[in-house]
Amino acid sequence: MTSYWLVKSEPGSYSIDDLRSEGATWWTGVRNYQARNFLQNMKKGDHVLFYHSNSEPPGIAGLASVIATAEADETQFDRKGEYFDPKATKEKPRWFCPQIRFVKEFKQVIGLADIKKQKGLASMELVRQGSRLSVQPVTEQEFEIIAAIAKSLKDK
DNA sequence: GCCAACGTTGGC
DNA sequence: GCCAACGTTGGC
Repeated sequence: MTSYWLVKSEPGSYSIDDLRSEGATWWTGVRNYQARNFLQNMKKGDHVLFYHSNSEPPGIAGLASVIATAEADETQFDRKGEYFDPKATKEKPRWFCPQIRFVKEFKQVIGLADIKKQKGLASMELVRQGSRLSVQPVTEQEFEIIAAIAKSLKDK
């Protein structure tokens, strides 16, 4: 069964353009247990909505897909790094990351404001007030609505 | 195990 | 820059 997800990223630190030029990346740096559990549930072939947060406008910028299930996130072992976790060990890692690849960049970002206006998307985790979860499950129906909106977008 | 203080996320 | 919503931390 294919599952659907949404991951958030600040384009200033890692944007859909970065993913496009890299081709694929390990989704490192997530340090929230609920989000981690979702990352561990991602399977090869799952579809991923790529969301730009803290940007203008905030919204879904494109699509990615899962190409490898989660492995230990190496950034937790990097003493000098921003994501170092002193409680993590190689034997017992705390944090995991799947690998995702670039699929497509939408012609325009589908803004959060527009998503909120869509009836069929009212129950998305993203739309919940104060939702800070950086990795979220999405239903197939929600994914299809987003894909349909993306298809209807005109070139800039 | 409770809960107050504090830090972070992220839209606006 | 403001602030609501949460997650985390640490004293007790």
